[in-house]
Amino acid sequence: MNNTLILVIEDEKTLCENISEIIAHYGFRVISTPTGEEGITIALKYAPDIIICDIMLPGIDGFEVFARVKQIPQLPPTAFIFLTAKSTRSDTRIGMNMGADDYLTKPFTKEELINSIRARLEKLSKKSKHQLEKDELIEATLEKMTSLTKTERKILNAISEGYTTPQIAKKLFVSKKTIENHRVNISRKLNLSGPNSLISFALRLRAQHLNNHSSVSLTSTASN
Amino acid sequence: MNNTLILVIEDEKTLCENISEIIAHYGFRVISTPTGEEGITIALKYAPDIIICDIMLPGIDGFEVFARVKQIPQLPPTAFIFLTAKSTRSDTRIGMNMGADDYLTKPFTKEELINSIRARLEKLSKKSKHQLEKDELIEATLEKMTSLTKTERKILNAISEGYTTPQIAKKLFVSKKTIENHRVNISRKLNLSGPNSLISFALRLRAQHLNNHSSVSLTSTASN
DNA sequence: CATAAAATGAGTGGATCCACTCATTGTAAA
DNA sequence: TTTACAATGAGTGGATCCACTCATTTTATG
Repeated sequence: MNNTLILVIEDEKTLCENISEIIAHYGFRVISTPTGEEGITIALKYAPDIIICDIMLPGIDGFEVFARVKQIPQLPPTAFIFLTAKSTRSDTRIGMNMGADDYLTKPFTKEELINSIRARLEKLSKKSKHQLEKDELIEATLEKMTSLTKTERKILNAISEGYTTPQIAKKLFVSKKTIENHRVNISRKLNLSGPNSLISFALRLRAQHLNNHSSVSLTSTASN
Repeated sequence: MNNTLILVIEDEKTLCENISEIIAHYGFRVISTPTGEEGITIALKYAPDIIICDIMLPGIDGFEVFARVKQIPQLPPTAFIFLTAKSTRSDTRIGMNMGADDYLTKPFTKEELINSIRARLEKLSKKSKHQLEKDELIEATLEKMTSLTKTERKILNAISEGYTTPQIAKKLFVSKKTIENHRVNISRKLNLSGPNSLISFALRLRAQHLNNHSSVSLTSTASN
């Protein structure tokens, strides 16, 4: 049993029913509508995983439906499969170039339909796994922050306040080289790499501190 | 020139050369090989953004190449475009059902090829819903405060997301030099100066949008 | 005291950012 | 059509950041 929801936008009544039956038979939830306008409304309300949409529709056409749905930022990643009677080349190219995920030319078998759906669901689930991995990495780095020494925390704090390496060196009466070494050590401990990654991290850290407590506690004996 | 790398696997020599030329002409880096075995080796080594692969190949066929490449967990998300001479339905269906991203039937025009490539690159770089919401908010305020042009706002927004110059260049299909020039123009218009002042400004701008309460100062840390 | 950790600083090299100049192309407006 | 601006991109140079290595001194801590 799965929670996958599929939206079918198709104005030919019998075809629409056939498609819906096939989808339901394979255990997916399904909603259908004959018009693009209503399809967009439903997409907004129910956030389907897949939208199967005919090109030729009364009112706005399939391309327009696709374009509008893709502009909705609230929607999670949604696979878009076009249906069309014309198997003309230009039609398929237009759809795919807009960023569609697949294209079925009528008539198609139920195997072709269901295999296309399954293939797109496979791809959707892969992407979400990548995102999860990234989240875990971020949390792991935050834990390693405790390994920073006193001076390193002081420098990280200075970075978050917008000071550059030579400015920090002047403030702490040490050489630029020392600050650079500390920055490298900090980056290493936080598993950061790439230009600006450290200042980027420091500024986010500061933003968090400004949210949670109204005073930043990283400043220790930063005399001048 | 941008950093997008495209791998072409095609055994017909003239076709392979034509494709490579077209790709290179549009500023993408390209590697080509006539065999699937070598294609897999290259994919492992260079992690291309897109693989364009004929179905009919000496030795292992395009489907097999796709299956093996997708099993490599080390590779970042890679778009896969199939080429086929037969425009038979079964061939295209097999490819798409395996999880391919697009297919082109021979013969195709250079526009069809390059549009397919760009559409897949667009999808690869698509972002999550939350980020898109923030993007629009930030763009809206930037539009109010500004002499910044459309492209400049887009770039400033990308900077706030942590993208570096070469990454932005790749995303927008332009050269690093262009992005650098835009950064200078943006800094000039915002009266910024000094290293990291721009990324610092961009991140503070973003932070302000994250916490919508008080009017946080947009000061630009331009001491010297 | 001896050892380990922290802090300091130099050297080298590569990548990126910043700041100019100059040129070409495309486009929108006068 | 001409003008102005936007966008693109090459070239040059300097400052900074990032990533290694190596060495010396200071400061805990056992």
